[in-house]
Amino acid sequence: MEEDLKFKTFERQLNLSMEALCRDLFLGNRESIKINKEEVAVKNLVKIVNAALKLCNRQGFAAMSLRDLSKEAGLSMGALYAYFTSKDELLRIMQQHGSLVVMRVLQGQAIGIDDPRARLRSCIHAHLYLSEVMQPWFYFSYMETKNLPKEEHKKAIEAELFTEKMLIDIIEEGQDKGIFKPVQTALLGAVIKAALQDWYLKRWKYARRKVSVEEYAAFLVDFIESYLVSPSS
Amino acid sequence: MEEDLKFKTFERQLNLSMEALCRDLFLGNRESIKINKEEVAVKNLVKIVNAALKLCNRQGFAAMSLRDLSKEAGLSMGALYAYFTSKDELLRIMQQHGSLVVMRVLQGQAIGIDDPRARLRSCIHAHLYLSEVMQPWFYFSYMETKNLPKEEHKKAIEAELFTEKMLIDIIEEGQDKGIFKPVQTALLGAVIKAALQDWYLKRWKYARRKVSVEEYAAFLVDFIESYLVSPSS
DNA sequence: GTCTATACCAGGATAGAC
DNA sequence: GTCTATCCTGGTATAGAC
Repeated sequence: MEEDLKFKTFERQLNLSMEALCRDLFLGNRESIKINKEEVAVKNLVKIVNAALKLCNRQGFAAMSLRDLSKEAGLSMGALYAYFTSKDELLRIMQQHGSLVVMRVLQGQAIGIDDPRARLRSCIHAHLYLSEVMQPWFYFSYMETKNLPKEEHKKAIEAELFTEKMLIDIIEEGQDKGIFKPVQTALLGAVIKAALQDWYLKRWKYARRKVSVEEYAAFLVDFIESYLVSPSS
Repeated sequence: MEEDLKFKTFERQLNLSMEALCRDLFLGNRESIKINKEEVAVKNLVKIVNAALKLCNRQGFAAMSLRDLSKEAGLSMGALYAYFTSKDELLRIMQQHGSLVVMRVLQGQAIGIDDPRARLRSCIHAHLYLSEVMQPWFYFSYMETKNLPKEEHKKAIEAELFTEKMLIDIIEEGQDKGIFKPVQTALLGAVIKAALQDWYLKRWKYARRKVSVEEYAAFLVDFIESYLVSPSS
């Protein structure tokens, strides 16, 4: 069996730096952003998004005033409004771009792996590593989902169900092939998803206990596989 | 082995009706509530708390205006302020009273059970059933924790760690007695806690799939026990 | 105890100078 | 592109009649 992907390797391969993410975000939202020069726009978007994630994750989006944001980002109110047309727009842009990147990365990582057991491991590792790299985005996204306008809200929920579906599909395939024992796949998928989310929702807890992503991933895989391959009762 | 506690039984035994909770809340906050007559106070607190939970769980506490609250509760702005001295006070009261009830109930349920395996089952059932009865409170509490003032915030985190500690203690006792195999108890505790929380955080999902609390509880117990008693690898 | 009316201010948003 | 100055809505909170 091949070695599990290491976090450092994952991080280097993807290069999801704040700058890269914001350049992407800029290119995907040129209509609503009133700035032309890419360099200028990206530089300031980094400041804005960093500040917004910081403030929102401390006090929530609704409680963050744009005055606070402008101070934290080091830009004037007027300047801010060159990057989004309203406060709600800002929420929408960040949310949307977040889920976009997540789905793109998660879909990309599983290709080429055939064995269900390896696929499951790979999926779990990818999710945890990605949420480690983009922790503030994930946390923000989770906490602010319900504040989105109806249409965006629906999409966010679909994205939530998307990863769960990936997990369930893998498990069912493993069952068909006789590798995993029969279990309630929907419930198992839900619980795995919850465990994956806990990693970025309670980061303070794991940091305090000095648990690394790799340890957490290894534990989860062990726990789940033990269930899926234990002698049927 | 005895039968697991049924949800209906649990619900009936505790009788945590909104009225009972608000009566309790009133008696514990007489100094800050400007109403004297218990009957009047409780009746209106029920309206206020119900309305607040409904609005907050849809849009978050910060985004809920007191004008909206007064409309939803059917009381005037002036009347509201007879029940709390500021918006933040309202948050504090509800939060505090929620965790109080939770700790009281959870601590009470495990007494008299000796076998670690039965204790673990009982603890999981109690947590799930309690969060089922008080779902809006639990959801509210989880989502608004970070908006509390520093001191209250700390207490909320302690409450979060309290249930986890209960689980870990039980597992360690089972290991000492040789009933459970050696595993990383801290991580297992964290994952179980995450699974327990998922039940009230994603209620829409389980409702849509028509999963009952009892099913969810049974699945979780099966999953966890399978890990804890499987032949050591 | 509850209501209506009102004070007062913070927040989102924009205009126009540079 | 960015800043400062300003507008104005809608929020929290209270006074005083009933």
